[in-house]
Amino acid sequence: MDHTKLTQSLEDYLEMVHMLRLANGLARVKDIAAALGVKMPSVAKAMVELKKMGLVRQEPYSGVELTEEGERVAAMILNRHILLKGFLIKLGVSEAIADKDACSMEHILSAETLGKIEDFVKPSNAIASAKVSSVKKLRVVKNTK
Amino acid sequence: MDHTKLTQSLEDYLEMVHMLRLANGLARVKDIAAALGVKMPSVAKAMVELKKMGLVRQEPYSGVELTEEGERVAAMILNRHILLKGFLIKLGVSEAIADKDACSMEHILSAETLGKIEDFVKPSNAIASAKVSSVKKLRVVKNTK
DNA sequence: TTTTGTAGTTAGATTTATCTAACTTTTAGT
DNA sequence: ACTAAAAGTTAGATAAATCTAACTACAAAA
Repeated sequence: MDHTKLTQSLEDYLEMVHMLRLANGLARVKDIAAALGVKMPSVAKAMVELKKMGLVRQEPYSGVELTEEGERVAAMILNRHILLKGFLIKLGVSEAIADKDACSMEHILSAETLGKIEDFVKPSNAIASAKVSSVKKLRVVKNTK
Repeated sequence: MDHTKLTQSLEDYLEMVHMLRLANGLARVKDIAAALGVKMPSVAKAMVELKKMGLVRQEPYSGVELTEEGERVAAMILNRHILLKGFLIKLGVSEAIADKDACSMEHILSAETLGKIEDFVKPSNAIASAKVSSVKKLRVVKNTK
């Protein structure tokens, strides 16, 4: 809807809302903050921006929800995350580090590179099943940064 | 010497000084700016910081040089860049995009991931020769961002 | 039902990185 | 040697992302 481009930081917040809703059904400000390793006011400010862009919805003093557009964008980011994490694990990186580094990489790589990584991961591991199993295993933990 | 940690941006400036000196023998403010796609005052401010940290030296109104410590740090960053670029090319990414994405990745990846990438690249391509040939081919071009 | 603690918000400060505009120094052409 | 253009610098503005402190709303327990 609104094409104002997301910053890396806003992408992280949006993705985390999505992850928390998949994991817990509810994305509370406090949990978003804990999971990203920031304080609650930072989350509040980010939510103001995401609301302006029409990506999230929130009744005052309650949990955060995604709009349809927000869902679409968040899913894209999460899929990138899952792809990259799987890729790193395939290279032999430990799960925790793969998760952390995937989180950094997901905002900066060009479409071309993402495509090549997909080609690399694909052959031995059908995409659809990888996505599903990764989402199932979603576990959101506190980020110690 | 001074262990104030470098930001991503300062790492980019430091690395570019090093690249320009390898490529041209001289790192001028104007060329650093052009290569990184920023304006000259941004370079000037960054150089003030890098001087404070003891990583670069500069006579007023002239080119930028690296201190011994700066050389050491810049070489580390550049080696990461070269490793990552080679890695991406091995995955089938085009040279220009590999260069650009390596530039983003070099600041964010954990030691563990870098190690695994090195393992992946190494077998078919001895490290020393890769470094040398990449440095030789160094060509610094304007960044269009 | 009043109180108390937890969750959420708002305001304002700080840091980093960028820019433009205006100024200074150096270099090169005449 | 003088002047004009190019390169470098300084000052001040802006934007993004964070923080702390102080305030508001809600929910649960007494």
